[in-house]
Order: sequence, then structure tokens, then C-alpha cells
Amino acid sequence: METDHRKNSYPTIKDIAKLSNVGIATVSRVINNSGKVSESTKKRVLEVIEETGYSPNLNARSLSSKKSYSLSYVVPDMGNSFYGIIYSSLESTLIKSNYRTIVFPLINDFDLQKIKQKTDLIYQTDGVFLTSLSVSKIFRSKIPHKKIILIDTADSRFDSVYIDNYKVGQMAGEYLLKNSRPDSLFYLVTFKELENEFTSNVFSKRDKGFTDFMKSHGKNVKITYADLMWNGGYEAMKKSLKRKTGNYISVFSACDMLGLGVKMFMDKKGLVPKKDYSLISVDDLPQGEMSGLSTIKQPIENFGKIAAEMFVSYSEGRKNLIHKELKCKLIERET
Amino acid sequence: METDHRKNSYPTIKDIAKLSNVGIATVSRVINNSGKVSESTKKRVLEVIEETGYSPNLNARSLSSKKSYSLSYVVPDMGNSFYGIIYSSLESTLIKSNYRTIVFPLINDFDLQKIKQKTDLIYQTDGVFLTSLSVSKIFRSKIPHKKIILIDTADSRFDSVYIDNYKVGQMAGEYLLKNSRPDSLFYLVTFKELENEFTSNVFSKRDKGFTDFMKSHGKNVKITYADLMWNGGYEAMKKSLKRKTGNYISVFSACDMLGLGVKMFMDKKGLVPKKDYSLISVDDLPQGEMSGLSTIKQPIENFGKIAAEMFVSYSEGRKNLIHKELKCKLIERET
DNA sequence: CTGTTAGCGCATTCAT
DNA sequence: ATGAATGCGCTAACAG
Repeated sequence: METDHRKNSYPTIKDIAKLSNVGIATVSRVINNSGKVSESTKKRVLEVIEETGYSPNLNARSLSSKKSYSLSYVVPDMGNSFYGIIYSSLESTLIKSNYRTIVFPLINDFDLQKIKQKTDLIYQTDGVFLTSLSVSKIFRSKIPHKKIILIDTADSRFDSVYIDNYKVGQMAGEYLLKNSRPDSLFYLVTFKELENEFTSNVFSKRDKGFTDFMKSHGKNVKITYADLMWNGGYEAMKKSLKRKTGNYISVFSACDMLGLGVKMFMDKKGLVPKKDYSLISVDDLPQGEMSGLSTIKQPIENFGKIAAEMFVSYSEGRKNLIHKELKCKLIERET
Repeated sequence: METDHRKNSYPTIKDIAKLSNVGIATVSRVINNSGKVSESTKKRVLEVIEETGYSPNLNARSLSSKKSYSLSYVVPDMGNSFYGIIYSSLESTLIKSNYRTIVFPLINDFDLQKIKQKTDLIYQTDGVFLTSLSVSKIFRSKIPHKKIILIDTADSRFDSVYIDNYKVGQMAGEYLLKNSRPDSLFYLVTFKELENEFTSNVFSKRDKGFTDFMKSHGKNVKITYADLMWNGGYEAMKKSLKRKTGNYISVFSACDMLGLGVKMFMDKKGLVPKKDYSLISVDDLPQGEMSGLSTIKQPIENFGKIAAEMFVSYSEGRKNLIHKELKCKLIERET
């Protein structure tokens, strides 16, 4: 039997009801697996649904039930596997609860404009995961009735999973100091965060932790800002080392993506890890391991897993806020 | 004046109408900037909206108007700036039409499951941009009434913007042959695409174009498959060059991301471009330029721009299909 | 210019 | 177990 509606549009629940000689309530029950439906009618309805290719209209469903079963995952970058890993771990724990996670990159002015309008799609989802982004000034007085969960950022007003980035900078400092020589020169390769209402200051905290530590040990630090790309670190290091001094080189690059570039440059210059230089970065992306990059490992998968669990517990009734600081671990490899 | 509804939920259009002493139709007109509304009442309504923090329910709006004003952008990867660039160019031309583009990564089994259900959120948007992905077997007989536009893939059944990847492989072959020596050994570093219904075979086409070309010139090619990461190319090249032969090395890496890794390896080995080896890849990502990578430039921004224009013209009534092949350009740099 | 009304497709009482 | 009726919040005729 073919669909017999010439409206050139999808069949609705009403069509299905009519075709299977039941009420729409019954159809609703079978597609939602709720309430009691006899096996026989259920089977019949399911057949009709299959034949017609029916699928429920999500807008109508959300309007009626006041839930969208979708979640927003807001990220500041599309070219960094860091956010891909978190996305996957979010999904893998959210899939059970049948939520759909959609990604909203916040990488240019258009995005910024959009997200600031309260009519934005983001606010139609049941919850928002904000990653490496701050919400300080976005909502001002009126915080939307949405669950907001921060990943890789801390804010007392929202659930958040994060690490202590200041401490990360200190750890890097310790490592570099331990591996330094009397003639060591210290470098910081980092990313200059844009100054808008979304900056989470992840980098500037790492920077401060590092420079404070070095200063307290009487060491000077040369800071270079890099583009947040695979070889932004490469260019930055090239700039930093214009004149070769012969000194031992100790560098802290604020993330693996930058660190890889730095290492690329060192390799090119024929400098040997631990002999000519030390290098430590942050993240522990798969790419870093291959290059022998020493790094301060972030619990990336856990960011996603825990954030997802936070949402689940919230949707099950939790009222209090949760702030969870995750531990980082120094991983020493070649550099 | 404060909102006077204790329902702990958002005010609706009805609330606004009541508070401003107008009908809901009038409110609808002002928030949509449609129809005629006197300046005075418009002003009053706007004030109430501001006071109450009202914002329209998108589900209700979509249900009623049968348009969502949202578009899906489906990508196979979240760690590749290629897709970020396209996203930005999509947005920059779509912003005028007030569409919201949301990203759906298709990177794991959960995603695949989701997208195969016709109830998926994707099918609630007004259109779908599928990037570097094929739709051959997804929809079988029943193609959804959604506009589908392919980016970086060609399919006669859908609008598509793409390049001739077979030709790209040939171009790479020509370049390498031109720069080769009698003793040259030829390498191909590429990515082995998963065999599911989404593979667009971008890589296998480049591979074939290249190997066919080399074969027709009596050259042998050693193929190595790499992970699609920054330094997947690095590992692949390391594997390929286990025993050093002293021969001139000519390598085609199927994309810049891989090419960067290859170059990293060459640098590390102290091999000099054009003296010890030639290397060409595909894309022309910003990162490649910094590394002096010779490459076959894809018109990445144009992918997004043209795809977006395709959607706009479609939404304005276009009926025919458009298939647009973009030209690539060889960019010779150090390698 | 403005208000009334009829759906949009579905979930959900409330009867039966 | 099942159907009829109500409403979710909004847009789009239609009247005035």
C-alpha cells in the first residue's frame, strides 16, 4: 500500500491513525513506547508507519512536551581534536538517555552575534555545554532557564568541570627548572586570547602560573604569542630564537598543538631534546605522544564524561551545583 | 514592571499581547517585522518585550510556518581546519538570509546511528550540507524532502560543489615526475577511507589518479596508509623509509595535514627539499604555507560560498540541479 | 492598521 | 486498552 496523500508532504500522526484505524493517542503511545497498547494493534500501527515512512515532527513534539531532547555543545574552534574527543565522550554517555548533541562553533563574529540573541537555536535545546568559554557577561541579569554546564572553565554560578590552569603553569615551571642548566633561557609560547565576553582565560592562567613561578625563582621569561594552529608554535619559536645564543633552551608551550610546532622547529634546527633544550606542553593529544612531547596530561575524555553525567543527574532532579576540579598528570617523554 | 506569571516559565506571545493591550497578531507582526504596525503600538510592544525578556518559541514558530530557518552542516571530522573554513564561509553568506547553521559531526558509531534514523534533528532543518561525505546508500528509495547539498563530493542526484580528485592525483604525478631524478623512488601517503555508506572516496580518487598516472609512465609507487592527524604523515613516512636507500624521494601526500607530517619527518632526517626529495600535497591550509609545502590548492572558501548560494537560490525557487566543479591550482613552494 | 480565528503535529488528560 | 478532546506558542488568512 502506498501513501495516499498528495500533499507532497510528510504523513502526520493523524494519517497513521486513520490508516491503521486507531486514534492518534494510540499511535502516539506506540511511537513513544508509553502506556498500554495491545500487541496486535501495535503491530498494525508499526506496519503502517513502516509503509508510509512516517516519522514524528520534532517541533510539534517539543512544543507539546516542552522538551527538545537536544543539547548544545559550544566550542571555540573546529580545527582542534581536543574538542572532537570531548564531543565523542559526551555522546557516548548521553546516547543512553537518547539525547542528541549538536555542535555550535563560536569562531567568528557571526557566531557571536547569533549566540547573543536570545532567540538563538541554542536556547531551544535542553542544555548547553560551554567548552573553554566563559559566560561572565553574556547573560547579565537574565540567565536563561537552561541548564548550563561549563567544560574546561570554572564559574561558581554553573556546574563546571575544569582543571587548575594556574597550577598547570606552575607544574610546567617546576619541570623546566628541574631540567634546566645554569645558563638556561626560559621561553613561553602561548596563545593570546581575544578579549571578548567569551574568553575563559585558560591560557592566561597557565601563563600566569608559569611566569609567577619562574619569577619567584628569579628567572626571566621571554613570552611569544602564537596562532593557535598546528605550526603556530613553529613560527613563534622561530621568532623567539632569531639570534642563536648557544644557551640551553627551556620552553613551556601552553598546549600540545603549539608544542608540536615548537618541536618541529627544534628538530629542524638539529637541536636535541634534553641535551640542547627541554620542552613541556599541555594536553596529551594523541599527536603529542608520537612526537615524544613531554606534556601535562589533561583528562580530556573525562571532561566530556563528567559533564554528561552532570546533565543526566540534573535532568533526574538534582538541584545543587557541582564544581569538579580534575587532576592533571605530568608525562615525561623525550623532551 | 515585572513579569506577573508565576509559572516559572517563559512569557509567551499571549502574555506580551495582554501586557501591551494588543492582539497576538500584532505582537507577531512586530517580532517578525512583517505587515503594518503603527509606530506607537510597535514601540509599546517592544518595551514590553524588553521588560519581560520575552523571546519567541522556535518550535512553535517552525511548526506553524513549516520552516526552521536552520541548516545542517555535516562533517566527518572535528580536528581539521578544512571544515572550519568552510563553516565560516557558509555562515558569512548565509547570515544575510537569517539562517542558522548547526554542525553535526559524523565521526563515530553513535553519530552514524543517529543520522540514520529519520527522526534525527538533521531532518528537521531546512537543508543539509554534506561535506566530504557520500549519500549513496543512506536514503535508499526514500529521499527526504530536504534540500541536500554536497560539498567536496559529486553526486548527480544532488546539488554539488566539488573538484576532480582524480585529476588532482594526476597533477601531483606530473609535478613529481617533473622534479624527479632517474633514481627517484615514488611514494604515496594517503588515508584509507572507512568502507561505510558515507565514504565519499575523495582520497581513493586522488590515489587512483596518481597511481594510474605513474603506472602509465612506468613508475612504481609505494603506498602507505596514515592516520588522518597532524603527524599521521610523520609515522607513515617513517614506516616507508625504514631502510634508507640514498635514492631521491618523491612523495605525494593526499592532503596537507598528512603532508605536514611527512615534511616534519624529512626535516628531522635532515633531508633537503628539492635536493633530497620532492613533496606535494593537497589543500593549501594556512599551516602548509608556513612550512613551505608545495600543494594543490583547493578553493576551500569557495566550497562554502557556492554551496550557500546554491541553497539561497533554491529557497528562492530554483528547481534544477547544479553541479559545479571547481578548479584546483598547483602552488609550488619549497618542497 | 489591528484583532479574531483556525490550524501546525503531537502528547496528554479524561472518559469509556 | 483505546479514542476524543484540549492545549503547547506561533503564523497566516480573514474580517473589520
